[in-house]
This record gives sequence, C-alpha cells and structure tokens, in this order.
Amino acid sequence: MRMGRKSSESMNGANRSYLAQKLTKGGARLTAQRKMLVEIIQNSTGHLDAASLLRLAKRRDSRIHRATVYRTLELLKRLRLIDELDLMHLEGEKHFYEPRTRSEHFHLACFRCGKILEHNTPTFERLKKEISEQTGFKIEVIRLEAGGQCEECRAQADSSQSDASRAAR
Amino acid sequence: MRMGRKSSESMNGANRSYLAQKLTKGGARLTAQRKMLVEIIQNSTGHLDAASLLRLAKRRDSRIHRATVYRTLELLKRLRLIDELDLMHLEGEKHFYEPRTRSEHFHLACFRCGKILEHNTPTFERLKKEISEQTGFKIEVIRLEAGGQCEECRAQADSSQSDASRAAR
DNA sequence: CGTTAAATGCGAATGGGTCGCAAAAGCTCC
DNA sequence: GGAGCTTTTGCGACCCATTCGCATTTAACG
Repeated sequence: MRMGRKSSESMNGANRSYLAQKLTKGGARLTAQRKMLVEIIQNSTGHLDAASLLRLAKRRDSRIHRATVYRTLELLKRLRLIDELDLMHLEGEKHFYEPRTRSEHFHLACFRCGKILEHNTPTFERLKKEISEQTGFKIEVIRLEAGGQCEECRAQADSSQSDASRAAR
Repeated sequence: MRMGRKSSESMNGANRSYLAQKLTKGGARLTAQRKMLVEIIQNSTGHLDAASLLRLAKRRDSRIHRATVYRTLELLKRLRLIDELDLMHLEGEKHFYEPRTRSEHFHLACFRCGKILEHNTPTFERLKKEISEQTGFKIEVIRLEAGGQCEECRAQADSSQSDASRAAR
C-alpha cells in the first residue's frame, strides 16, 4: 500500500499479534491504516471523535482519507475493540470512541462545565446480570450515560438563580 | 396565529393547565403548535422521531414547519417533559422521543430483528442513587441503552453460524 | 386592544456520516 | 517471492438529520 512506514512505531510484538488476531479472524485485513488508527485510539487519553482521529492520523500520513476512518471505526465497533459514546450530545451529534481495553465504566457529562466523569460501581455489573436474567436479552453492547451537574458546578449553582427559570425559553 | 382551531381537541382541562404551567413557567409561550406537538407525543404509543412527529403534525395542520418541530423538541427536552433516545442507532442517527409521564425504564435494542424492549428493575434506581452518593454528581438526565439479541433471536442464532465470523468484515 | 418580546415559517446552509467506483494493497497458494 | 483473487483505500459526490437568519406573526401583559 501507499504508506512507506517502518512497522516499529509504538507497537510491540504482543500488541501486534493481538490486533492481528482480532482483525484477521474472519477475513478482515491488517492494513497499515488500520494499524495506525488502532494505535492512535489505544494511545489516546481522552475521548476521540472521528474528526480528531482523522486529524491525528493525517499527522502521520496525510494521505489517509475520512472514509477510511469511518470504515475502520465501524469495523472496530463490530469487533468489540472500541465502544461508541454519545456523551449526552454535549458537543453536537458526533460520536466518541474509546478502546475497550480499559475496565468498564460509564460516563457522566456535566452540562455546565462540559467535563466528562468516568465512574463505575459493582451495582452496574449486577444490573447487567439482572437484565439478562429477567428478559432473556443477550447484551452485546451497553451504554449508560448521565447528564447533569458535577460536584463543583453544583456548589456554584446553589448560589445562583433557579434551574426552572433558566430551562424555560 | 395561523391556525383556526377549536381549542378543545383531545386535551382536557387538567392536562392543559399542567402543560400551560410547565410551558409558561419561565417565559415559554403556549402556542397552538406546541400544544399540538405535545398532544401528539403524549398520545403516541411507540418511539417518535422528528420526521414522524412532523408527518403526524402536518396531518392536523399542514402549515407547521420542520424547524418548529425541532425547536419544540429542544424546548420539551429542556423542560424535562420528554426524553431523547438513540436506541443504539439501530436506524441511523436520528433521535427518538418519549414523554416522561410513563414510569422510568431503559431500552434494549435487538440488533437482529430491530425490536425495542423496555425494562426496569429496582437495581437501576439503586445505581442512580449510588452514582450521586459516590461522585457528588447531580443526575438530571440518564440514559441506559443496550444492544444485543432478544430472547427469540437468540434461539435462532444458536442454530446458525458463529458471531465472530459474521462480525469480522 | 396595543405593545412588545417570543415563536413561526421559510429555505438555505451545516455537518456528520455514507456510497460507488477505479486504483492499490493484503493474503493465499504454489 | 510472485500471480491471482479479494478486500481495502482514496476520492469526491452525495445523503440526511438538524440548525440558522430573517421577515412575519402571535401570545402575553398591561
């Protein structure tokens, strides 16, 4: 393919075979673009949207195309290597992505300051189990998101006007 | 305004004052369009998207505009009269809406047959409480959605090919 | 009723995401 | 390690849900 890259970069042997295994199982090919995109996602700290991912990828190889990013995200989603988030549409309709390698958690989006908190409790695990048991539904993907006010913003809000008068209009 | 309507329709006095109260609290005006849209949403059984809502509204008054529907949905969301759902993007990126009058529940979207199940358990309530207690976050909106396979589709899937080979590519 | 700020209709614009196609690159098998 | 077949990529046009700016209309309050 078009990318003259040294295949070292920041991927070690172990990671590579893991990815290769995941990607090639079933017919998906391990292309330079896919390797690069997965690397970027794995190494990123925050929550990436498609446009940011494209921007970062273009820094390594400017020839990569938007469509490839979207197609790769779709693939990784199907393979369960990443999760797709909406983050309560705090920043419009775009989606965010995070690797599934980290431990499970859900997201709390502060409507005031825009901060995204990650959290988890054993009750979430229990809830998932109950859902399956009670409904017979096999959960493949689950997304829990809340919007509201973080602790800091709450403190500020208390000394300001009421929510109701701000909400209407 | 442009709509020559008898203000009776299917809204009774109690509902009307409830809406009037909710809408006018803080400056929002009780227009004929808003009353109509809220009525349609309240009386609808399934999950409405903006386009369906517009279609239904046009049946009552063809002059209502798309933008009004979107603006009203935005308003109702802010006033907490409706919840916005993504339903795991089973049908593209559009949003669905449901009145908050029904009791709380979350949604399970079957990737196979497209069915949307509604469910709830006391553990969900407990989870919300724990989130607030543990993080200090004040939850204003919460959305729990799962995607996977419903009981019926699971039975069928068992006698068919494996998930993995279907997912890759 | 008259006034005035808010809401509507309109159509153009935006923005995230998708598609069809020809060229290019992985994979497989020898 | 190259031929040959299949998947993937780049590309740009396209799609679809949603938003915007502005002139006109209307609800709400006096």
